This record gives sequence, C-alpha cells and structure tokens, in this order.
Amino acid sequence: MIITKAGRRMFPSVRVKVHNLDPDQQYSIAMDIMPVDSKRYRYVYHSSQWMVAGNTDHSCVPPRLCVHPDSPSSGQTWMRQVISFDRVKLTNNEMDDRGHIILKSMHKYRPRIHVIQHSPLETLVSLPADGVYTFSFCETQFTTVTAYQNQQINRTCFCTSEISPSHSSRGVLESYAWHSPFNLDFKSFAMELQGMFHFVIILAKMLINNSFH
Amino acid sequence: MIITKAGRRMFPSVRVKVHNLDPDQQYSIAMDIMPVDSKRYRYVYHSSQWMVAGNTDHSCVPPRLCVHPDSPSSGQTWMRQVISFDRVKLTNNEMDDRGHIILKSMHKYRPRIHVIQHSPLETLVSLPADGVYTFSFCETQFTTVTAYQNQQINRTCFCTSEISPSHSSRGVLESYAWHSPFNLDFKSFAMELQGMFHFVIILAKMLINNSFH
DNA sequence: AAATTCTCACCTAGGTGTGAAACT
DNA sequence: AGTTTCACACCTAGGTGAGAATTT
Repeated sequence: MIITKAGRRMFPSVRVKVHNLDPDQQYSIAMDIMPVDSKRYRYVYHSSQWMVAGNTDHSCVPPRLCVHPDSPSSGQTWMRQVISFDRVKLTNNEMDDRGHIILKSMHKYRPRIHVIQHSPLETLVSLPADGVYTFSFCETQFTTVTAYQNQQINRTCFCTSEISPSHSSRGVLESYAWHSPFNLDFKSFAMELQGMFHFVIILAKMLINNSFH
Repeated sequence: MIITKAGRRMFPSVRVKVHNLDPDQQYSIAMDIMPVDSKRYRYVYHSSQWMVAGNTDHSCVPPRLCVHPDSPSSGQTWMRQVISFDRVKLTNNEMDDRGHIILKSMHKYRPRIHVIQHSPLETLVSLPADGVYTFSFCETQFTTVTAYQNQQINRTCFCTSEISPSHSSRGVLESYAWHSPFNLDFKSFAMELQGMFHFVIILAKMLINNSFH
C-alpha cells in the first residue's frame, strides 16, 4: 500500500456492512489501523516475498481514529448502507495535521472497524472505555511503501486465489496486491463475531488500470 | 438563475452563519425556496427589466426541503462554521427523483432557512409543526430561466449597488445578476430576528468568468 | 544502495456555457 | 417567437503513477 507525505487514499478502501444493530440506538462507526507486529519488512524481488529486515517500536504511537462522516447515526441508517471509508488517506508524515492516518513505511498493518454505541450528544474523538465493538479481518492485512520498489511489480498478479471464509486467504491482498492492475471481481464474505453483529466486508472492485494495455 | 432538467447548482450558493443557539441542543438546518408571487415573468431587453407576463398557480406544489448534510448537529457545531448550501441543485423537472429543488422557469423565488430544534433520534424529512425558526432575506430573491435569453446578458453588469443592511438592495441580486461575470467582493450583512438568533448571510464571491476577458 | 520526496503529465468526475435543434 | 432541450467542448479539482532528484 502506497503512503505519501501529502496523504494517499487507501486502495482498495475498506467497506463494511453491519447487521443486527438496534435500529433505534445511535452508533458511531470508526476505523483505525493497527501494526501487525514490530518488524520492519523488505521486499525481496527474486523470491517475490517480504522478508523481515529489523525491528521497530510502535508502542509510543497511538493510532489515529478515523470516524465515519455519517456518525452518529441510528442502527437503522447504518444497516441500510454499505459503510465505505473511501476518503481515508494514509501518510508517513508523523507531523500530519490534516487528520490522515499516520503509518510507518515498510511495516505490516491491519485495519480495525469499531462500532461504538453512544449518546448522539457527545462528539466522538477517541475510543471510549466501553460500548465499543471492534472487528478486524486478516484478509485486509497489507504492507506499506512510499514508492514502488521496482518496475515489474505492477505487472505481477497477486490476485489469483479466491477469497472466501472457508479457506485462508491471508496474504492474498497483502502489500502490492492492493495495487494490482488486474481485474478482480467483487468478493464478499461474512463473519460472525461475539455473537452480536455479523459483518460483510466487501472488497473494492479492482479495475484494469488504464496505464496498462 | 439557471435551472435545468438534470439539475443546476444554485449560484451563488446560500451561506449562513447562526448565533445564539443553545450549544448543547441538537438542531437541523434546512433550506427551501418559496415563490414570491403567482406571476410569470418575461425579460424585456430594451427596458432591461422583468415584466409580468401572466399568472400561475403554486398552491398545489409543496416546496422540497433540503436538509443540510451535517444535520443533526449541536448548536455549538453549527455556530462554529459557515453553513453552506453549495451542493443544492435546482431543476424544472417536476418528476425529479434525485432530491433537487423543483422550481418553475420564469418565476420569482426566495430561499428560506429553517433552524429546527429536535431530538437527534428522529430523522428529519419535512418541517415539523413546532420548534422551527424560519428566516428569509429579500436580497436573495431571484428569477428562474432555463437558458440565457440573449447573448448580451452576460456582459451587462447588474451588480453596481452596495449591499448593506442600511439601505434597500432588493433586486440587486435578482435574476441574471447571480450570473454576472463581474467581480463582486465578499459582502455580508447581519439581521436580528425574533430576538433569538441573528444571522449573517455571506454571499458567494463572484469571480470573473473565465470565458470573458 | 535503499528509501523517500518532488514534480509533472495524465486521468477522471462533475459542473459549465454555447449553439443547434426541437418543442409549444 | 419564445422557450426548452440536447450534445458537446471546456474547465476544474483532486487523485494517480512515473521518473528524476534528493536524502539516509
């Protein structure tokens, strides 16, 4: 996943569908992005994979919370729509003051979705102590870079596996795969968690990039 | 003001600043557009003015309410920002199903702003019976057309008068004047109404249209 | 050498005026 | 004749990848 100083849109964007909310309750829905480990990664071209290349410390950096602009809304409203975080931008600028999500390059991350039940009178800025339901999907893990490491990478298709809940697709969407120029049909899968909500993550449809023929 | 079948953005857009709200109360803010009279107008070029050219009946057409997308929000939130209705589109298509404001061509209209105090749990679709404070400014009156009536109209400056609360500027912004290619500085004025809020309408800055030199 | 930053040309979506054509 | 509709070229804002330049 490309990150830049000015902020780059996440692609594909995280989209989510929520079920089993209380239609009359008010909720906010937010996303943040958590480091998967404390390793630094390097892409080794001849073996076509990411290799560990040192350690880092994420401990002092609390992740930025990205509250969905429709928040707060009723459960009814949230359940009617696909909740898309397609405006979210990623940056490697630790001094960023435009509300973008700050990540380190060459690290592995995974987005989290929070459903927060709270009074509509209070404006949400950070995660409250309770009333928060958090979900995360290993299929959405990715590796950050500031630029493509070599010329060939765009032409390599990482998207051959099917995405389904029944078999592990971990790594399928990792790193550059999210920039693949190849056509990937709309995939969706459902998960039931904590016996209360279940989610459907719809992965953004990838179109053939115009710059490729 | 141009209106089209597909919907045309209102220009200049209505912008409003609200004061003296209860910071902790929840409000929605909405706009609609009311006919000024039941006359049909025709632009008479040689006398450079709009002349009455018949009657119409507005009675059966309830105006569409255009709720500001930030609604509902706390008084505090509303008072911090300039509330802009710049996404609003006008149409002459009475069958419009895209939520645009439906107007008749060749008629005079004036926008209204509604401040509605209500529970954030209910979603606003039409004006409730109470808790509504409505404001309107004669300076924002305009006449609708579907196309410019002649080639010269853009080159005629309608914007010579000062806009201020101290003297009547009715008509200054009427009809084609909202499409004037001439530079008009940011004007604002305040009004105190009902002893509870006061408003500042900020008229959109008009820039010299690129197609004129 | 590896990674980041910068500039730039390209693309796209959506809003705009124009003039020709069509409608009333 | 007056008014509306339509197709179209233009403009703009904002997002994008490529490659050069710079930093580490």
